[in-house]
Amino acid sequence: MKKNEIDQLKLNFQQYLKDKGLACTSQRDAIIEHLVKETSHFNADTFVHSLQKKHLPVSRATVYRTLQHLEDAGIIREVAINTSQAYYEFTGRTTHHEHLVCENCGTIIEFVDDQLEERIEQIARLHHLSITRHTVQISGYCRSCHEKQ
Amino acid sequence: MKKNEIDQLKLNFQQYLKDKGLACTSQRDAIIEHLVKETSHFNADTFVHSLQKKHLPVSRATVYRTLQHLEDAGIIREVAINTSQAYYEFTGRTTHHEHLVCENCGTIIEFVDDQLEERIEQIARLHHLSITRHTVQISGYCRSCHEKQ
DNA sequence: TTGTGTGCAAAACATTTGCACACAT
DNA sequence: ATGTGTGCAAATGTTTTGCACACAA
Repeated sequence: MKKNEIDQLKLNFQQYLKDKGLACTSQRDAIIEHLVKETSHFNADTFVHSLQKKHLPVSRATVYRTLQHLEDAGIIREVAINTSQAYYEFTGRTTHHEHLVCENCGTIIEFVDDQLEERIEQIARLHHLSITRHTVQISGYCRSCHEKQ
Repeated sequence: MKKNEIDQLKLNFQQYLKDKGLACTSQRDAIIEHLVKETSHFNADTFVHSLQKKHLPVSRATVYRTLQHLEDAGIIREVAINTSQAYYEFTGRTTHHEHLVCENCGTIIEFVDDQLEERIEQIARLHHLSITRHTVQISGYCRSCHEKQ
């Protein structure tokens, strides 16, 4: 991600905070700064750990609270990879996509498929649902895990 | 669901238990018996409550443990409707289907779409994933909730 | 009888919240 | 200065687990 894109993203979030009458704090800054350097998928726990590793002291509670704001702002979204923990992904980096998850090694492969997307919209229309979001997750064994068995 | 189908389902589960060297207890019997009379979607908590309402005394711990067995046996499956609680649905009743969920009233509409299913299988093949399962969830506002706003 | 299941209460997790103090506006 | 944010620890909600007793094989 280019520097000007990062800056743009930070501005977006700052604008969101301002619009909502929320403050722009050093912790929120550290979180959004850190976000773009993270892997594409993370949960609250891995996020807290990676912040601590970089000596950015942000409490767990603040991470949870800020993750909520980032989701509201549309900068991250929750994806149903794991049911016991909330998984997030950064949406700023790419266009909308879906996931293939290997049940053995946990690898996540992202994909984009126009035909699939279009069919989903058709289905929503057919059932008179005013669609706001959707998720597709395909689970199985990736090539190398499949060969090992 | 017809009586002989219910009996068949119970036999399936009993066979599964036997194969695994597990015991067939009155609690497990009560749970599977109750399952077919439940609404199509439920979670551990609603399940415990509805058992208690029918004066079937099964502890919460046993419900959790048995739900796990039922999932292993393929009689129920976990669906990612709600992230903070595990949601299950009974698979014996219908063929494979996906979900439309109203974000406002929580209504769940099930649908089957061959075109969508086929595309998902193609995508898995394309990425060399040996597919074991998949979920599609479309969220938005149902017709009546959309009109109210 | 021998092993597995059950219920209870406690533990384990993930997440949220109340409160006193700190900081952004 | 005023209101919002933060960190801490405690509370919450869901699910899992250790243990003593009960039941199925």
